[in-house]
Amino acid sequence: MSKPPETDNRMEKIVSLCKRRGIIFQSSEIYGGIGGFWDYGPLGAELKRNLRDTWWRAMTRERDDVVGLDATIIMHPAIWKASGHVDTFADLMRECTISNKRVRADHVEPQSGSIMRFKSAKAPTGWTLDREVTILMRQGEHIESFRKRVRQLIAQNAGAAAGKPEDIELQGEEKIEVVERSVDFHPESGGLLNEARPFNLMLRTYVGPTATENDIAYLRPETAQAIFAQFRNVCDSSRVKVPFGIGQIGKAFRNEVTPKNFTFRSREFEQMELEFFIKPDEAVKLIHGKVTAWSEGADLSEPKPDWGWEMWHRYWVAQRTAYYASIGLGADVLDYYWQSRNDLAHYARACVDILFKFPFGTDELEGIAARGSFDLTQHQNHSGKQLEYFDEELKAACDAMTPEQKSSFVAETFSHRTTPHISLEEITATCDKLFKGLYIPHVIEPSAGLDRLALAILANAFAEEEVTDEKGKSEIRTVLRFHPRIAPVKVGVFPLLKNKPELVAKAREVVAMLRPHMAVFYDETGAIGRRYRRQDEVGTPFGITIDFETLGEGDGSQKETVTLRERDSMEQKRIPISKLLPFLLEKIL
RNA sequence: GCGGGCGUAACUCAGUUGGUAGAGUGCAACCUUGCCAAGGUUGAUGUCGAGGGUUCGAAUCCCUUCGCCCGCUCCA
Repeated sequence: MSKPPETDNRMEKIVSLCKRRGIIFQSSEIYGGIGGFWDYGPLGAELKRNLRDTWWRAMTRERDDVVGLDATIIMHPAIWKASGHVDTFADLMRECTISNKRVRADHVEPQSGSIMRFKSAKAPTGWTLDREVTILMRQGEHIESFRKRVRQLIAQNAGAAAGKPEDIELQGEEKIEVVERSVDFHPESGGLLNEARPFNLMLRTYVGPTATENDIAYLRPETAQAIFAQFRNVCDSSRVKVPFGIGQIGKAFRNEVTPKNFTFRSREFEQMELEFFIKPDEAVKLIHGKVTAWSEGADLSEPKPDWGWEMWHRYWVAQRTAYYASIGLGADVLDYYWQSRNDLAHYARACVDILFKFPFGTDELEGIAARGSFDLTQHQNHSGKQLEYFDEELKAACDAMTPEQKSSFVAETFSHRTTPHISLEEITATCDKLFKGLYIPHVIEPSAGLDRLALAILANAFAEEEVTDEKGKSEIRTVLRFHPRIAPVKVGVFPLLKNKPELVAKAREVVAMLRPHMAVFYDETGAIGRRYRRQDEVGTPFGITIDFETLGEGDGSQKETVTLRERDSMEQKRIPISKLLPFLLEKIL
């Protein structure tokens, strides 16, 4: 998140358009809605389906090194223990009793100072605070500046009712005791923290009708873990060879504290995730004698056998960028955030966020993480099942090595270790596995949000432009400039007038011809200009109008031709009906 | 969860000191040999977010609740 929000109400207009034209509705609206859940209407469902298809095509069908998976939303709860979600998604949180700000219980910095208590507070506005306030006066903090700080803090949280901070009168000040390195006070406000309580971001449910504690299960907070859990089965059944990937699209659920920005942060959302498994760098080294590392300007167009994880990571960033370009999100609207060492989760080696410039700020569309072998290792340890991959090529390479070469490899691996506390024994064990052709693959994880993508596509497509007609009257044209490939409706077909049966019949013929190949919308009501604009508003890229020339009127030279109108330029041209299908198919595939 | 703002037709919004709803757009039907929200005629639509209270009477006042938007811990 960065960039100041735009001053115009672009986002509101998009939300309004989405509702009015059946793209996105609030879930359960007739019952007052439910926070963080959104439905896709007729056009939104088409849009989302198109997006989902482009991902699936680009990531699985058009590649020979990626296969698909479609796993359940509810899985064995142990999966979430192994993945770390039970622990990291169920942090103990404590709240400041004054500011209500939350902190993770294990993230409270110890502080020293005097515990102060105020019995109550009141303001000239008539506002009163009738409860005790306990707050830490930090070591070295001047009593007056401390009181000023307390007033400000109280005023901030009382809202407008309390008036100006300096007018607040603190009552019954009392010094309780002096404490050293206490973790009971909020790091910023200094206010007393309440009891720690669990804060679970995973949605729970019960499997089985008894619904006891033993039946607790979770709705998956990400689709990725199923891929790791089924890694063995995919390997055993699909004749895949590392490097290869498993892709999956599906729903995921998170009990977000603050759903916001329309569909951007929802509690139920859809992910498109790829886990791309690669050989550990050590295996690459053993096979090829070297590992190609990333350098500026490296050729990422075709994967090479001697690539190390860094190259693969960069490769996927490039692939995903090309994907976004193919559906209309170019370099001008995207941004990248390379996480620093400090941002990274302990198991991640690198992570890049691909960001989109939303009207409410630049925010994440996709994260591409290099996760090492963390996940598979975790599942191997927790499940007790072997998740190592047997690499024939590696085995053959190692069989050709002398014992001396092997021991010098171990020594070299140890001296170049990236994990500081790892022992020589552990390194030796791992290397012995490698010499037998065994390793746990490392993984590159491009993980994208489908709903976020849909929102980005909408925000990117939304345009209001001023058009001036021949009479010099100007007005606003609302248009969604979807790439034809992902537009919910590809073409609108219109008889110029609906009270002429010949025109209607011909238009119906054109619809029947196109319908098996694409989403077509037929409209005969109102004036032709209105029908064009209606389609502009939902992003239909082409409009076809059947007129009397189509039927052979006039000099007959335009028989069997129609007007083809292009959404963005609003230009019209005459095209034979027989050429419509090839023309349109070329644009939308 | 806390603070601030908001909730009236499909959408955008009016609605006076309490007297049971209005505009524009859109939508529907018909007319029109004509291509950029064209023109004409006709028409439909609201538990005033929900529940409760005060009152002879509530969109309007009070309480509760739900949702949305903006700020605090989130990373698809």
